[in-house]
Amino acid sequence: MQPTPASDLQNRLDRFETYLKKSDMKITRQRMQVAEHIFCSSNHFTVESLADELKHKYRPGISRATIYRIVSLMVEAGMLTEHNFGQNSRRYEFIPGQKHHDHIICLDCGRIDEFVDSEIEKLQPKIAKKHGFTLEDHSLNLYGRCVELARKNRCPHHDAAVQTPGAQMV
Amino acid sequence: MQPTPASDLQNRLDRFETYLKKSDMKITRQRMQVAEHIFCSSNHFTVESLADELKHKYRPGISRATIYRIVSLMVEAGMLTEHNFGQNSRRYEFIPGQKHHDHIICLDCGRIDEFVDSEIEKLQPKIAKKHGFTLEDHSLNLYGRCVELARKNRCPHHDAAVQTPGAQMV
DNA sequence: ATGGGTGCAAAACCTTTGCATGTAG
DNA sequence: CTACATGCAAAGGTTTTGCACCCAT
Repeated sequence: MQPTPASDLQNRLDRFETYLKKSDMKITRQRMQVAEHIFCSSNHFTVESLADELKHKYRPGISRATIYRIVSLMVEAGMLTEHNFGQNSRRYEFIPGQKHHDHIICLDCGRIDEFVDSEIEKLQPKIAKKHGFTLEDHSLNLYGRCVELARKNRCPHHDAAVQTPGAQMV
Repeated sequence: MQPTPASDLQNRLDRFETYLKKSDMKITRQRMQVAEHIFCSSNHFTVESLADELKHKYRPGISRATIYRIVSLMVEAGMLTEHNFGQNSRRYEFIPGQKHHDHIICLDCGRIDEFVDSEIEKLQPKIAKKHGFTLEDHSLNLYGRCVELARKNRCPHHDAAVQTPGAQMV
C-alpha cells in the first residue's frame, strides 16, 4: 500500500470538514486527528487499534468514548464501513471513493485481503429481488488458509500479524 | 418450516451421541436437551433465545454458561455454524446435512431469509485460489428491505418479529 | 470413585452513556 | 457566551472463567 499522496489527504480532510459544517458539527482537534489518521493509515482497524496508534502519534491521545463517537459519525457520513469478520470486535474501513470490495480472511493469522468479482456483484441484486428485497448492502467474506499455511500448518504471518491492524501485507 | 420428522430427530441425536462418545465426552441431560431443541426448532438462534426457550420447555432450565459451552462444542463438532449478522450477539444455525446457504437480512425487522446461488458458489473457490488461499468457509450476507417496507417505510413484520428467533417466516 | 460437566457468580470484553468540564463558533 | 464535544467513570450487554458441587461412566 503506497503512502497516501498529500493531495488526496487534503481532499479527504476537506470532504470531512465540509460534512461537519454542513451537519452543524464542530471541527475539533479530536475529529481531525482521528480522520487524518484513518485517511493515512491502513484499513480494517478497530477502535482499540485506533486508540493505541493515536496515543503514540499525538500528545494526550483521544479517549475511547470519543473515538467510538467519531467512528460512528464517519460511518453516518458514508466515509467508513463497518465489518463483522467473526472476530471479537468490529472493524472499520475507509471508503476512498465508492470502490466497493469484499474480503478474504486467513483463519490462522487474521490477515485480510480484498477482492472484487464483478460477476458476483451482478448476481446479488437479482437474488435479493427474487426474494422480495431491495438490496441495500452486502458483505461477502471468504475464510481460508494461506498456501504456506496449508503446507506448514502455520501461516508465515502469524505472531507478526494476528491482525495488528496496520499490518496490511500484500 | 415443516416439523422435523421423528426419524430425522433420532438420527441427529444419534449423530451427536456418537460424536460425544468418540470424543470421550459425557452424555448429559443438558447436552441432549440443548441438542434436541436445536434439532427441532428454527434456525438463526442466539444463546439468549436458547436459554429462554429451554427455560420454558424443561423444568430447571440450563444455565447460560453451560449453553455457551454446549454451543461451542457443537460448532467444533461441525453441527452448527456461527454467524455475525452485524447484530449485537452471535447467531447459530444447525447444519442438517451439508446443505449450505447464504442469508438475506431485513435492515428494519431483522428477518432472515436463506438462499443458495450455485453460480456464486462456484466462483468463490476460484477467487480464493487466485489470492493464494484455500477456501475453508465463507459467509455472504445481503442486507436489504422488504418490498412492503420500501413502500410503507416500515416492514410489516416489525414489532412482531425483530428477530425473535423462532419467527422464521417464509 | 473420579474425572469431566454444570451452575453460580465474578470477571473480562466491547460498547454506550451520564455528567461535569472544555472549547469551537 | 452558549451549545456542542470531550473525558472520565460507570453502566450495559455479551461471552468466558474459577471453583465448588454434581453425576455419568
